[in-house]
Amino acid sequence: MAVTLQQIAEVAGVSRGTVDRALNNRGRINPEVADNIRKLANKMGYQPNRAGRALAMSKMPVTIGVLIQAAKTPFMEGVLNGVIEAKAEVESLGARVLIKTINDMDATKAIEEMQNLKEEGCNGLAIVPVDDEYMKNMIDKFAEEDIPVVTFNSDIEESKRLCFVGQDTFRSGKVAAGLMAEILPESGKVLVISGYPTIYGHRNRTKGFTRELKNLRNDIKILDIQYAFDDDQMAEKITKGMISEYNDLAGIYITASGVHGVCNALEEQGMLNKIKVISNDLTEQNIRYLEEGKINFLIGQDSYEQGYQPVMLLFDKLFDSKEPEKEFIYTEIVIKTKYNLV
Amino acid sequence: MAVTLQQIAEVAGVSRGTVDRALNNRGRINPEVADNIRKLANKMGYQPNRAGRALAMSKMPVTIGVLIQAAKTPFMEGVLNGVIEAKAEVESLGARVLIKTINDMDATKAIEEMQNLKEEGCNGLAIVPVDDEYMKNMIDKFAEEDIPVVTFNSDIEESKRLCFVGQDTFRSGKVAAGLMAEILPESGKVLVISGYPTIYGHRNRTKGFTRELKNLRNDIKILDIQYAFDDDQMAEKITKGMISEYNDLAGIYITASGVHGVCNALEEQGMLNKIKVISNDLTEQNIRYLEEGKINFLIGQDSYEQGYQPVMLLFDKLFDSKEPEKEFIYTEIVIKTKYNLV
DNA sequence: TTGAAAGCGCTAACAA
DNA sequence: TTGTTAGCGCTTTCAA
Repeated sequence: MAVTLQQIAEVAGVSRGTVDRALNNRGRINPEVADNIRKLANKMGYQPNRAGRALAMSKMPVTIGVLIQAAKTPFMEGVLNGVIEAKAEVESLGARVLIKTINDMDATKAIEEMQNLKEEGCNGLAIVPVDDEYMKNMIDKFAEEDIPVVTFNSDIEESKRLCFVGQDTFRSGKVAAGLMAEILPESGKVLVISGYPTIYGHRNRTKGFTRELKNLRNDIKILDIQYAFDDDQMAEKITKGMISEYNDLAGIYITASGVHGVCNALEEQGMLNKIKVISNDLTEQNIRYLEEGKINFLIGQDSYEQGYQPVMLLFDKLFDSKEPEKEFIYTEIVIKTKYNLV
Repeated sequence: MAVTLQQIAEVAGVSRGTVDRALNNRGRINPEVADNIRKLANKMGYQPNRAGRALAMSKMPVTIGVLIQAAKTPFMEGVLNGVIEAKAEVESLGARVLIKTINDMDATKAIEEMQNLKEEGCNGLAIVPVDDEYMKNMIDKFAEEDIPVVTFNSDIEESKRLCFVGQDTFRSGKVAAGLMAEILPESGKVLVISGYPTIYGHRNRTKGFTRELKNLRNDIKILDIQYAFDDDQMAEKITKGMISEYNDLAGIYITASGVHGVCNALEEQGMLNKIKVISNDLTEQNIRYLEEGKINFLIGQDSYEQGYQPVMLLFDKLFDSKEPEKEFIYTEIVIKTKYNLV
């Protein structure tokens, strides 16, 4: 049987309340006594009982707010599933989780919702932030009021957020390079289609990819890095242009959206299966193209974990005063072919 | 605030005890009353509070036994980490988890330990079974005594185990085939080195691989399926033989152990990086070869989940009377290159 | 067949 | 600065 507060109290010759004050740094206690009790608890191997704590705290429950884009993509659904699972888990321990979805993710709206969540009693927040000065200030303000904020999926590094949960995009670019190096024929030419030059993740993937590919295969030439601004028509146009210009184009790496456009171009020009395609993100559309064999690999992020972890990290902090182990919590980079989907 | 037993009792005009008896099928209650209470609870959206239940049950805690090989492989360490994490989680709710490691996994010893675990008060067991008639009988006997048994990593399908947690080995073979098809040059020849013809998983991987590869590439020829009986020297000999016989050997798929032997052979004959190698299992040695670029892909099973899930499934069953959703709970099949390790 | 009450480990409010 | 006590939701035992 596990050690209880009561047992420690008996050994220490004090009351349960005193032990509680000592172990939870509640103050109003003689520092020496507190110190002794902490040492004793340690020696006795005390582990707080979550059930007891949960029950006692149910009068003022831990409340966690989640702010998330409403976008109905499979990625967002995965995130939402993770959030919902975490919600069920912490709610069975008496906590509350408020989920707010937002349609258009502009900073003003997001900040407004953060404020709302606070007013609804949240002691901690998990958000997908917009890269914006006001947002950063808001996060800092919350942090100063002892309301920890976890960013996930995208990050504001300079802010006082508790931690970030998401993908290591540079590494994800390197993973793509590794795969490209495996499947590209001798002296093949490669095209990179990225999203926005202003988006950190897109830039980072591009960088990781190009650096590592040059490392791995010096017979390969990266023809160009083009930005399609997440627009399929643009991606299609770029692809068509490159195919006609270079008849030895052998591989395309897409850092963001654009698979649909690229595949259209390949299909029209009869180059499907001749040009290797590696892309990011397990969107429904991308998965379909992978299943149909029109693209070769997808690199994904663990959407479920990106929803589950932030809630759990906040709960551990608010319920058990347990800090996250790292500032950057990178989710697994998964390689998907048509065979290991789901 | 969530609905409580007490609230239901008040609405139903009965006592808390009666509601408890109704909702948990404890008998000693008028069936009609029980029925009404169940309907009412449903309507009110009652969800039992884990903390309350945990506390009340701490006098006769749920006890879960785990029987596991002592082998110090990274896979087994991953499994053990999963078990330990699950243990911490359920113990903080008052349950107990007894972990027994076994050195040589013979059936007699394993059965003896199962008996011991039962005598130590286990209400449920998670085991890596040996394919053995006595083992099967033991599992069935436990099941009949209402002690659910979850098999993991390996399975005895015909037994009365609650469910199985592990890899879909046939599918894992297909994943390897998909990768081989991507990286193999035109008309390349392929060799399969398997472990034991008697081990279900090895046979299944071989089958999945050969079938799918024939599907995908009819220019490729599978030269042979050889069994190395998890012996590196044997694998080395086989590889050397095949290299001298076929100068167009282009790929090797290893279903079980043997990477070390194969790489030795390749190195000696100057064929490293010329012949593609795909293998299974994220063992320390395999990972090293992957990092060194001597093999191309590793296909892994999620060892952590294989330890975590069985304990949690048993806990949900014993604590919440929640049945597992499926009989076969397949863990993710992960594709690893040197870039997405860890 | 039902009700009443004790108690699980913990926190918080109050008393000393 | 410390002790005492009520009570969180539930299971179980005992009494009716």
